[in-house]
Amino acid sequence: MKVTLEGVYKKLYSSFGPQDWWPGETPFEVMVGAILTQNTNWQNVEKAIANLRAQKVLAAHTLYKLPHRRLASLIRPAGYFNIKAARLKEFVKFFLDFYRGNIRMMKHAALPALRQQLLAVKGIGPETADSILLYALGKPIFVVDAYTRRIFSRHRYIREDYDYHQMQDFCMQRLEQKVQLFNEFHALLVKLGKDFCLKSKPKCHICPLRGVKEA
DNA sequence: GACCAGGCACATC
DNA sequence: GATGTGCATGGT
Repeated sequence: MKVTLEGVYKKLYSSFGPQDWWPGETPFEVMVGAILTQNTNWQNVEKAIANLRAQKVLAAHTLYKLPHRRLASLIRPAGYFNIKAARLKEFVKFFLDFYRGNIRMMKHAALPALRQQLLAVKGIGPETADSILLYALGKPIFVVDAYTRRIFSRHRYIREDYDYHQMQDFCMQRLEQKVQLFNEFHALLVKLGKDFCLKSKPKCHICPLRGVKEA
């Protein structure tokens, strides 16, 4: 039996239910979280964000004025704190310069151009840009990550050597262009990756996608 | 102690 | 243009 990517999605949704992503209270917090979570466990990111909130610096202007040493020390639990402090500053500078720190103005920008702008910011690559677009700004774009590659290649939906945009095209060409679908699908893939499709010791024998084939 | 986590930029060949 | 490396904390 052939199953579409939509079928894969439905299987995951029926197995795990809604994931209620992104775990952030405001669009700005989501954007900050997208940078902090680069190659890092979300639990550690939460600690960093809690520090920023406790110090009342979780706002564009405040964050931008914060000395590097202080910002780095607050986000320390998220790892790579020196690099991430610099990346946060780069992003916030862009946000202030191009959109006056105004989320609504940023949401108003057209998707392809905005994506290019984000990718031009040092420290923002494809996944971080797409996470910001989808989860902070509600733009219809599919977020690819390490879990997506691992899951899709192990299940033979894609070739292992696909790059980011090949994977993204693969997914977007096979799905309705809906924000809620892209939102939930990515979150479900992370859930599956964490619970079953581990890098070592994968629990393939009890994976909900076992036997589900992509056409 | 080893391995891993919701990447990215940069150096080197 | 492919491949390797540095960045760093905290949980399992």
